Amino acid sequence: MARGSTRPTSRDVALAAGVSQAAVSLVLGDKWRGRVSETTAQRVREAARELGYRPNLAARNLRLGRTRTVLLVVPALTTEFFAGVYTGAARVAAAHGFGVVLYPSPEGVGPARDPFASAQAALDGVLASSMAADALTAIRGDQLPLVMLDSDPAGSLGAATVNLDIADGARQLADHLLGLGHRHFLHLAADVPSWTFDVRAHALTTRIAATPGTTLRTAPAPISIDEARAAAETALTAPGPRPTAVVCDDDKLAAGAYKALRRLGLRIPDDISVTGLDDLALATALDPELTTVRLDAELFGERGMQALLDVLEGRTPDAADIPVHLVVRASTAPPSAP
Amino acid sequence: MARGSTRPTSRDVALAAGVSQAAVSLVLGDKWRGRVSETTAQRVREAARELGYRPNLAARNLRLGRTRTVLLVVPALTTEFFAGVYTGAARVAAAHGFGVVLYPSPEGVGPARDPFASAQAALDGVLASSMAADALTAIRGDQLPLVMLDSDPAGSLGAATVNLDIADGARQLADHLLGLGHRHFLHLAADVPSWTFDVRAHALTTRIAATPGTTLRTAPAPISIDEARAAAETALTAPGPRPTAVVCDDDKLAAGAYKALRRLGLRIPDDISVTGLDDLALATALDPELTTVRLDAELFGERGMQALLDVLEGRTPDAADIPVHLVVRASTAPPSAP
DNA sequence: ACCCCGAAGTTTTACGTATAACGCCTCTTG
DNA sequence: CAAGAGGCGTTATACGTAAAACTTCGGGGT
Repeated sequence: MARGSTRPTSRDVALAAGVSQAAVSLVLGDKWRGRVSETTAQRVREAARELGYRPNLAARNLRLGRTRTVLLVVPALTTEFFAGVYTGAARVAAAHGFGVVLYPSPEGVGPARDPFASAQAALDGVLASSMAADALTAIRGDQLPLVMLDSDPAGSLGAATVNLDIADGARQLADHLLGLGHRHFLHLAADVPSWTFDVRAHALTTRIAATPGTTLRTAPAPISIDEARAAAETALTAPGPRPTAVVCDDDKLAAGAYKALRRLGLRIPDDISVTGLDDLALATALDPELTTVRLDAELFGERGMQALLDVLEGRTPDAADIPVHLVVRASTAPPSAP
Repeated sequence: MARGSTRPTSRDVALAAGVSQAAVSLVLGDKWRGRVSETTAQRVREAARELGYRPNLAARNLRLGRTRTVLLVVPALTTEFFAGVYTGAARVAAAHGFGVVLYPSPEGVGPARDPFASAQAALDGVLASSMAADALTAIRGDQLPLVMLDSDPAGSLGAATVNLDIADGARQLADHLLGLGHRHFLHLAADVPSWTFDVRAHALTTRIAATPGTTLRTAPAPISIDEARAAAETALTAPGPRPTAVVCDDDKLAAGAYKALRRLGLRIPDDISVTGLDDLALATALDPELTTVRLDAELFGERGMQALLDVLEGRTPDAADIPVHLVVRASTAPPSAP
C-alpha cells in the first residue's frame, strides 16, 4: 500500500498475508500441497483477492522461458473463412491455457520481412496457412515449432501439416455434376499461388478427364467478385461448345459467375449450373442458393491448434485429413436438352 | 557457443563482440551516440547479426514495464466488418511498434469472467467494441487505458470513444427513400442490445416521423439471414398498408429481406425497395445490388487505434465522428403507383 | 601543475516470478 | 534418547534486458 498507483506484485500480497513471496508463488501456482498449511494458503488467497493481484506475465514468461502464446499466420483476416479458423484455433488454445496472436500476412500489417517483430508477444510456436507462403522462410529462421494449414505434406519444410480433404470435395462436386449429365465445364480458377487451389484443379481435371466425351476450359481470376465476373464473361463468350456447368474454386468466385451469367441472360440452373467451394454465408444469400462444398473453418482451426499443441508437448499430431461435405442447393440441375 | 541449442542472449553477443552486455544494449537500442565509438558499434551489430540475435521480449517487457501490446475486444471475428476493424487497427499499431491481440467476446473463446487471462500477453491498453459489452466490467477492473468503439459517449464508463456517424447514415437513407416518394416503411431491426443499433433506430424514426403522412413498422430479428427472412415475411404479410420500402439495420438482414420478398413474389425494386447498412461484399453479390451505407471498417479500426495510442501517450484523442457514405445501387426506386 | 571534461566503456542494479536449496520445530521410532 | 522424517515455511537465485552510476584515460584551459 506504500505506493498507491502501481499494480500489486506477489511481494505486496506476501506482505499483506504475512508470509514470504515464495509462499505466495507456491499457493497461487497450486504447488503447495505438503508445503504450506491450508490456513496459510487461505490467508494468501484472500490477500491476493483483496489487493486485486494479477501475476505479471512478462516476469512469468521470463522465468519459465515460455509464453504459452502461439502465432497464427493467415493470408488475410478480412475473410469469413480465416476468421473461422482463428475462432476455432483460439478456442482450443484457450482451453489449454494458451493465447493466440494473429499475423495477417500480405499487405495487411507490418514489415513482410520480419513477421515476428510485429508480434510483440514472444512465441512458443506457429500455426501458418499455406496461403501466406511468403512468411515461411522467416519462420524457418527462428527454430520455432511449426504446423502448416493446408499445405503440400511433401514440400512443407518438414513441418507437420493439417489438411482439409479438398481433393475429395472437388471429386464430389465433379461426380455430382457428371451424375446430373453435364459434360462441358468451365473451371473458374482462383489465380492465387497456393497448394489448396492446385489440389482443387488437379482433382477436378482428373475426374472429368476420366469420363469420355467431356470438355473442360479454365479461366483464372483473382478472388474478387468483379474480376471473377469479367473473367467468366470472357470465357463464356469464347468460341467452342458452351459449358453447361461452371465450377468455381471458391464461393466468392461463384458470386462473380452469377453476375456474369445474369449479364449474359443465362438462367441458373436452367441454362447453366454453378458450384462454389467454402459454404460461406454468401452461398445462401445468392439467388438461387449455391451448391457448394462445406469447409468447416472452425474445426480446421481447432484441429490445427491441437496439432501444434501436440508438437509442443512432444506428441505426434493426428495426421488425418478433415472431411468436407457436398451441400447440394438450387444452383445445379441437369443440363437443358441441346 | 558453449550451449548450442538455446537462443543467443545479449550476453552472448557481448562475448562475441568483446564488449560488455551493457554496450550491446546501448548499441542495439540506438542510444549509443557519444557513449560507444562507431567502430565498436559496428562490431556489435555484426556479432548480433552473425548469431541471429533476437531480444527476449519477456525480459524487455519486464524491464520496461510495458509491452507495446494492446487488446482488441470484438463481439465476433467471423464477420467481415470486425475483420476489417482489426486490419486497420493492427496496421496503425504496427506503424507505432505496437502489437494487437484479439479477444472475441461472446461464446467465442475463453472464460467470459476474465477476458485477460486468455490474453497471454500483458497489455498496455484496450480497444473495445460496444457490442462486446459484457466484457466491460472486467475491463474496468483493471485500470487499463480504454477506448470504446461506437459507444454512447455519455455512458461509456468515462472512456474515450471513437464513433462512426451512423446517425447521419440513417438520415441519409431516410432522406433518399423519402425523396424517392416512399411513405410506408418497414424497419428490419437488429435484435442486438447495442448503442449502434439504438442510434440507427432513433435517427430513422425521427426523420420519418418528421414527414407528414408516413407510417413505420418495426420487426426485430437476430443478425442471421434466415431468421431475418422469417421476421420480414411475417411483418410484410401483417394487416395494414403494405410498406413500399424495407430499411434494414445491416446488409445481412437485407439479404434475409431479399429472400422473404422472393418468396412473397415481390420484385426489387419495382414492387418494393430495400436498403442495408455496412456495404459488405455481400451488398454487391445480391441481385439487384443493394443500396446501403458504406462503413469503412478499416478506417474505423485505424482511428480507434490512433485514439488509444493518443491516450497512452497522454494526448487528447481526436473526437470527430467518422463520416459514412450513402451508396445508391439498384435496390431502391420510386414506389410503384398504388 | 592542477582540475575538469568528454569519450568510451564497464559494473551494478532492478523489474516480478518460480523454484531449488536450506532451516527449524515437532513427532515418531528403534 | 538419538536420529531421522515430515510439515511448514524461508532465503537465495536465475531468467535477459535497460539504464543509472561509476571508472578510466587522454587532452585543454588557466
